Amino acid sequence: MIKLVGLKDIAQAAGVSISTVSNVLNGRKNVGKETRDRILQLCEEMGYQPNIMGKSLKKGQTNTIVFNFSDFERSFYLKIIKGIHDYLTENHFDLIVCTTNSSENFMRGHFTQGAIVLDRKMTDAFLVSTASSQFPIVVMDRIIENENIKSVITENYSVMCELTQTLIDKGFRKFGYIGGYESSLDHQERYQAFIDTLTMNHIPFPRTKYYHGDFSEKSGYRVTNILILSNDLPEILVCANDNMAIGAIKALRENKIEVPKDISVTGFDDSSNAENFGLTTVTIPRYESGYIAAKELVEMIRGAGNQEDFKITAKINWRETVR
Amino acid sequence: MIKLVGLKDIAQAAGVSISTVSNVLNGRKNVGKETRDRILQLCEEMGYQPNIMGKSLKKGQTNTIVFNFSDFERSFYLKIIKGIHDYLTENHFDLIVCTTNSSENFMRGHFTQGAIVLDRKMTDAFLVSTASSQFPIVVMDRIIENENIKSVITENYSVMCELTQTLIDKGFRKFGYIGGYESSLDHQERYQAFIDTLTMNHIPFPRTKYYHGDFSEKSGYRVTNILILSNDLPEILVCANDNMAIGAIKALRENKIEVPKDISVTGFDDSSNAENFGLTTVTIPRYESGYIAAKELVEMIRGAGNQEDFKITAKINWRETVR
DNA sequence: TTGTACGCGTTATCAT
DNA sequence: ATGATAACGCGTACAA
Repeated sequence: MIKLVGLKDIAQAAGVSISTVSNVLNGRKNVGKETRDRILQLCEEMGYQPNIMGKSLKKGQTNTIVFNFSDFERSFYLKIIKGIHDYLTENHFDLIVCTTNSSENFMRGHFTQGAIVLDRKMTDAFLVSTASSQFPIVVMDRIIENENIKSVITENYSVMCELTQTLIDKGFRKFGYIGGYESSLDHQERYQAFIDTLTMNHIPFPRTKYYHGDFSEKSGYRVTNILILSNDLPEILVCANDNMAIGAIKALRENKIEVPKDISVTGFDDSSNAENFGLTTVTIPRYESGYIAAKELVEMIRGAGNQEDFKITAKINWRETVR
Repeated sequence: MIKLVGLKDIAQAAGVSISTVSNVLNGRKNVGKETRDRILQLCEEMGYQPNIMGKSLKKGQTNTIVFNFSDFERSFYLKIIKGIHDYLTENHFDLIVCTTNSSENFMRGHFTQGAIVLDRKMTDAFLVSTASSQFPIVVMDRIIENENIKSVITENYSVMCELTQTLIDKGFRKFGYIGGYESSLDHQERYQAFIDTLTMNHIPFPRTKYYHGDFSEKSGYRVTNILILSNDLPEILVCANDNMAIGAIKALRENKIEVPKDISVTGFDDSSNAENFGLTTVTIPRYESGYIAAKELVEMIRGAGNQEDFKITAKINWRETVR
């Protein structure tokens, strides 16, 4: 077990006290030039590296925040991380990315000064008990009412209203809808917006045209095959996310039903595959979400945050699957 | 500035000494039952959280390693991270994921016990100067000769030989090839394997059938259009990665050339889009790479590592784009 | 069974 | 210009 070289070792080698070495390393002016040079030289030679824990322990702050996630299947997480990373870099904070197990350690251990939480596995109860004015938290895509927790959420509702309204304006009247998990906030908001807009326009939506999915491509494929058997194709099939829309398109193609000639399709998410299918969908600005989440968090850490949750505005991306 | 509650505060509230509290929290048997209960109760009430820095500083080890990356465009990074994460979780290590700037802090600050490095921006020189028996490093997809640095690399060569040989065995004779950046190690190894296998089988490969790409879908699309104009279609088009293969397929489809009826196509990577195109390609086990990298690193940290670099074997995934 | 004292690597205050 | 010393929060050997 080789000992790591610390201030003490440098001091000993240089024949000075620890404080002098510390002063040199922290750029204080109260050290003689030749002593300073000798010390710097020795640090180089001996490969001195400051111990981040000793430093943080003393200073009581680490300028580090943690981002917590756990779903490795969704590639847009990388965009969120990049957004967070870019803001933090500009503001001289370090970022550590963890999955839930480790995150809890780092959140509780006073090693980080705040957290951005995406993982649903981290319970509201834990977050409420962990957040404090000393340790603010930003949660993404969920809402927690707490003084020290701020939410950054995607505005599903208004963009889905806009999408539906525009489709109506284009002349569509016979709609079909594939929904996701009914427990999901995303599902609920999107579906509600869809229904509300139809209602406002006095367009009936028979419940038989609603199909249960689970956000997976397979489920979209499956229910679309059922829809096709009904022999009463809607003019347009609105899907609660891209995966299901792509599953739907595959099912339609296999049945020689052309998109958008025979039926139009829309998705939600703008996943990386959406473009390959020419899918009309809703772009959620993931990078920006991350950036904003980081910004809100840092402001809270600095004690300058306001109380309002942040809503991310999504944008419709018109492609070829809508006539 | 609210003070954080520490051992001291608990001790004071319980009317005992700090060490007694510490003993309780570390599960030692030398504390009276009623004292223990009272202390536990107070920790709960006062929301005590052990300070990870104080603890680590004392113990001299953190059981934390850092994974460094910086390219947010490639979604397979998530798979690598998951592989690393899973191994570490099984072995009671924490993982922090950082980009280059922050990583250097954590690597030097003695807060982590080792690093897995993917980012090319982190120079060989830095890595060599940072690695030690106290701080081993695993680098992915590059080779550094150093006692305390181990490489985990993808075996491009042999799998490309296998792919080419199988194609020859299937009866293909007229090959086309779309290469990537010529400076890239991936490109070089893949192309060399391709050429070597053809040569071994005495199959000529006229240089005119080689097309320059840059790994992007666009470049595949572009050069394939040129290839089509040549009016001398190969039987099979081997591409140095999936993106270019997909670009090629798009160009072929637009020209009413059917895959695989008129021409076969292969890619490399097994990107998420590959499946949608039914693309025959090479699967690089990203998850496993991460898992192995973590395993090698932990073994080095425990002083039980061997000296050899690890080569990841890729596997051919036959789909519909080859006749 | 409980408390005292020291050290981990730093920074900061106050003497010298 | 330089050094001694006290924290920061924790673990632990040893004394009481």
